[in-house]
Amino acid sequence: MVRTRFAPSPTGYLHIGGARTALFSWAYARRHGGKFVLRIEDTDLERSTQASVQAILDGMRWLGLDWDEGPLHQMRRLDRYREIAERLLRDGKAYRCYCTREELEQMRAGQRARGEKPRYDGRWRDSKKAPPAGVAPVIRFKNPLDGEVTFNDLVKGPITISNAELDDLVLLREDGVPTYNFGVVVDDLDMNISHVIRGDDHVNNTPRQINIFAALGVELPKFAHVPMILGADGERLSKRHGAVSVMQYAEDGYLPEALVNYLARLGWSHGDEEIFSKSQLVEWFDLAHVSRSPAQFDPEKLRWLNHEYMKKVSDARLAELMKPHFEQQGVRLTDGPALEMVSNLIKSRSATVVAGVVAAEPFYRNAEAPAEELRKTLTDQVRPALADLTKRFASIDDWNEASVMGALNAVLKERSLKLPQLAMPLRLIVLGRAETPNIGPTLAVAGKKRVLERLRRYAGA
RNA sequence: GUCCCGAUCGUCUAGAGGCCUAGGACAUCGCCCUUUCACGGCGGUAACAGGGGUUCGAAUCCCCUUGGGGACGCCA
Repeated sequence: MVRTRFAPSPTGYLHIGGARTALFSWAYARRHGGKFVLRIEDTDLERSTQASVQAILDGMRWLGLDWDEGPLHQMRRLDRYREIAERLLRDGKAYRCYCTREELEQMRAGQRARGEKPRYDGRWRDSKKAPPAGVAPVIRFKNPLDGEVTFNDLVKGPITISNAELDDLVLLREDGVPTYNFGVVVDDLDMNISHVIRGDDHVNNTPRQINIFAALGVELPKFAHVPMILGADGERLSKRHGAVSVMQYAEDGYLPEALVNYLARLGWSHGDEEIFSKSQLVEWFDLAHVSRSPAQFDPEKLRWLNHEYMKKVSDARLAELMKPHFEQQGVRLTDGPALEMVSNLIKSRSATVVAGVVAAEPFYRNAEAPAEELRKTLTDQVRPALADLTKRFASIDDWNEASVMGALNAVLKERSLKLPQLAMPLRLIVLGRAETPNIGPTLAVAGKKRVLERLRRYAGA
């Protein structure tokens, strides 16, 4: 039974990198008919917040990454970690360390100065010294002194690290809260995780965790480390540097299915496939085609992909997505055509929902026609034609694209004008801007009442 | 500094020794379409980091160099 997990620490929003790791983990579980578990690693008491937990859950839901178990919180399992730590203590596989933080800092500073890799020197490992008074000990793991750890990473292949590189890591802090490496092992064990799929930055933690698994005498999960995502400038995408919240993309008008598609394609491939649904992803996903090197995030390609999804989105859904934006801007939708009709008109030309809002807006907001541009197009030749057109429009009973264009073409013919000569001033007059969809559907959607009002006002017709 | 991992167009990538005159996508450039802005169609520029091997044959396997990423906490 495949069981994967996503185990974020609630110290901020769900960002792009975390979302992609979650996506891969999720896809792998779904691909194999397994379970996907959500675990909150909230052992950093300083930085963990309930708001972050909520933000992460919101992000996952928005992306449609549903989990089968959890969210489990590590801070609710302290008894369990203590139990395991005491077992290791009893078995002589862990020991108490009474070093102060200052002492450790000093040790590391010295090692760095000598060009050595900074690490705990094991001074309490086999110490018979009497514990100093007033110092609460931490529990450290007795890492094997020699030999090496090799594991077969499902993405990167075999990885070997010598035990001499590893030190005796802290399992349990003085307050009984587990450190990351210990919490992960106990949880992955208890939750029966079969495949640990996580970010590349954990490769170096894996041998430590394997040693703890071994000390516990249990079977290892499989490991798969997916490479990091770099910012558009090639720098690391971190919380400090351009890591954007997944929910920021929601606000910016991106569709979740587009983001999922983009993220899936970033560092994973299925031949030349670029556009695929989540169910196709589930059908195709495999660890073997996850790339082994970091990938740069490309906002342009995301935007293109989003546009592809915008073209396919239903009018009703786009209308629903645009609605809150209009409400936020205080635009009254009752003053204009049905939003679905406008959605239909603008969706193929809008890369994002927000861009769609900008395109749809003039149908609801009575913007002034730009005077300068209007003057240029409203020539002496055009004015009387617009007057004719207004009369013809006024007599149309069944207002639609065909009837509108019928009237327009008749005037063009009578006055020997070309379409652009009337279309441009009509755009400026009706929507207050030069860039609009084709004039026929634009007028049809704008509606008879509005078109006539604006014509009378600006063309003096 | 020490250790770990990778390296194909600007970017994401295809590539499992001969299918590679290295394919696709985004971006970019040009042309077409056209009713403005877009959409769309067609085409172009553009990469196997460098050097050694192995092999009849290397983008693909091995070694070195270089540049890249990651890790080295009582953070996760």
